[in-house]
Amino acid sequence: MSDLLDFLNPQQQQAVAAALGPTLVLAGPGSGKTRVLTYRIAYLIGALNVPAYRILAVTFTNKAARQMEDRVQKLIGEQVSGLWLGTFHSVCGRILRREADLLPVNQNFVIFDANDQLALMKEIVRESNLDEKLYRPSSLLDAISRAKNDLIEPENYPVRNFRDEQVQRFFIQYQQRLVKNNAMDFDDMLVYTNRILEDYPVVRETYGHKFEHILVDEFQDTNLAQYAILRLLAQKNRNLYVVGDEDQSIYRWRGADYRNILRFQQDFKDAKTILLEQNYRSTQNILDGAMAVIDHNRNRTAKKLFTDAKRGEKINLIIAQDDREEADLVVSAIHNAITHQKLSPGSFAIMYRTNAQSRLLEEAFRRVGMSYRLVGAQRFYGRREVKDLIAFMRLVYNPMDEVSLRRVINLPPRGIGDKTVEKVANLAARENLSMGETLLGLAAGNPDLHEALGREASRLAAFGRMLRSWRDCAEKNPITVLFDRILEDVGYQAHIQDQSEEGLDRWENVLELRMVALEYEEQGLQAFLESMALVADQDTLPETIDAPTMLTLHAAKGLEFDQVFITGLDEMLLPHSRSRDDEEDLAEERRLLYVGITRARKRLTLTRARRRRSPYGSYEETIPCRFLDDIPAELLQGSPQDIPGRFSYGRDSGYSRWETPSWMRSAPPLREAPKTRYKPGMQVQHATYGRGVVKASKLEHGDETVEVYFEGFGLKALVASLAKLEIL
DNA sequence: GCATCGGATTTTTTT
DNA sequence: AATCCGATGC
Repeated sequence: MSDLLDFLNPQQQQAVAAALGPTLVLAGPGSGKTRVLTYRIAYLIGALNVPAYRILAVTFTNKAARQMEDRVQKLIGEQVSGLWLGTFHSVCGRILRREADLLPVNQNFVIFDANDQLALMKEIVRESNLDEKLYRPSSLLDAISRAKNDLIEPENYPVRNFRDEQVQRFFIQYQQRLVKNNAMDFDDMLVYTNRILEDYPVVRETYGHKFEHILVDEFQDTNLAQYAILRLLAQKNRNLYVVGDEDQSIYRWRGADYRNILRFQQDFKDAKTILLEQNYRSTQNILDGAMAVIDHNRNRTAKKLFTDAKRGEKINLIIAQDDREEADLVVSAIHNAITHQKLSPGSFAIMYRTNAQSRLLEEAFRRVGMSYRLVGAQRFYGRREVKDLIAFMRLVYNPMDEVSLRRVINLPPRGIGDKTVEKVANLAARENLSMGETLLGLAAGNPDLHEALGREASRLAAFGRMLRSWRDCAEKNPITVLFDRILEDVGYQAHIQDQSEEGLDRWENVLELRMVALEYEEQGLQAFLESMALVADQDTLPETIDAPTMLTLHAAKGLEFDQVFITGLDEMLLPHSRSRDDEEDLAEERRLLYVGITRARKRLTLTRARRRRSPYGSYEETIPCRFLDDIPAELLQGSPQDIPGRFSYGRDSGYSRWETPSWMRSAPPLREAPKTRYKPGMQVQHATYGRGVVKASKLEHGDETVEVYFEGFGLKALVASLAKLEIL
């Protein structure tokens, strides 16, 4: 086990073999942060003979957790069992299930995701008879989430004006309703865990004793609630080992507070601090560029990153005429590099600020017929049919879940409309039951309930019986049996496969979900539902296909690629329009770019577009991202004569002379431009506008856009496939 | 109760 | 552009 340390540099060794007690590892990007953490765990187990079950390791994503588990496994060589390793939320979930007796919900509680939260809040707002425009459910939830992350209880919600008063009222009601649903939201998982640790010394003692060692990754992205939990757990043994980098703090909007690093140093005065500054990832040029960007942020402990790596290639800069060209250039550059330089497709990553930006890239990839991996965005778990089925199963697991019940009670339509549902809700409230229990009671033949519901009773009872039979089924059978039963009983396939081609897609999603369920045969319904709630799809990415990866800058944290493209380096996108007014937000945008740049090992390409299609409306001129100005010109290549100071005062006249980097040269045409059906000068006939003359026609988004001048209507832009233009 | 149509409306990042 | 909501008509 002593040779464990042989593979590490002196700084890393020092970190891995640090004496017990509170320890803070400040690690720059690419300095082997994850490595240190995994080796530390292996060191504790292997060298110090700490039993694995006495260790708790917390990561930021499920994916990181899995990676770490794998690596520890490999280091130790034998099966590590009993080690608690997971995200804050999954760890809290585990504790809360065990200690459910102490909670206002029972052990079968479900976790409400963002959609469930919104559905519930909408209902509450509607019931309040207050203006839904003034009290937007999403902004209420936002305020509530912020409060929870700061461990503010509803009763203590700071009230400064009338609106706050209302928000507080909603906060209180929202919590009550969650309890009624036997549910909690993401933030509650932290809040409840903190509360039971705080309120019950026995619990604190139990877990404090159990977790002799606590290790935390991405510590800069913890929020106050998470920090409080850590502090309580570590109170006893004080072996809190945290790893972080304030320069990579990018989740402020979610309540993360990098000042937890300072809190840690204050609360644990004897904490050792270890700096990891040697970068093993990037070339010197990339590193220089990254540092140039981040050095502009104040309030940071300056780290001097260094590397033994070569200077490497300069940072490439691509300026496209518009966003579509930007996507094409990126894709063709990748295509070239793969075909001419024989680089592996999997070594490429394209990053962007917002998920919406992936669309044009996807189209560009499809145009050249290349496959790609898309992280996040089109969330599999966000698809309607997937959510439907999960709602069914959640209802089976927890009949008190009213949000799910409302979702599925009339799905597919079975004659139970809004009115009937409200009737059930009222009856349930009167009887002091949940709606689900009411239906189950009805199915059991309770005559009072039957009478109260009158005409609709039979249909409702039928649903109740179905629910009851599913519950029986779930008790005795694996999940997939339940899954199939539900599909069968409600005729779900027929429902989604009605007529369209889209139906086939949907059915495939259903089958895909079934495959996921299959993996939980052993662990059961609870584990399945919990993972559905806590596991984002970016964790479930198949890593098997060798293709370029597209992902947001946020999702890129913790990853690395040989070839990185960062697109959309324009104001409004990066920094994002919503972050431009607040200095702290702006600093975070800068860190975001820093994170992106430091993902690159060998080659970094930054791109922007002169014009961009705005959320709605036509093209708009863009302004170059202000952070570009901070990268010294000598680190850049691409359009040299334009580089110094050009970004802020773009004097380009729509024409740029590039010194194209060699690896980008000889781009094959992406495809021969398909011919447009309509030509300038053609006479056409339109149903509404009548006769007109084609002025221009171009291909866009795989479709033809025709500009036609109509007598009396002027110039109109029409989509050829929709407009039913007749050529005369 | 249900389906369809038209109008309005939009959050950036995610456990 | 895409989705969601409400109103309308069946």
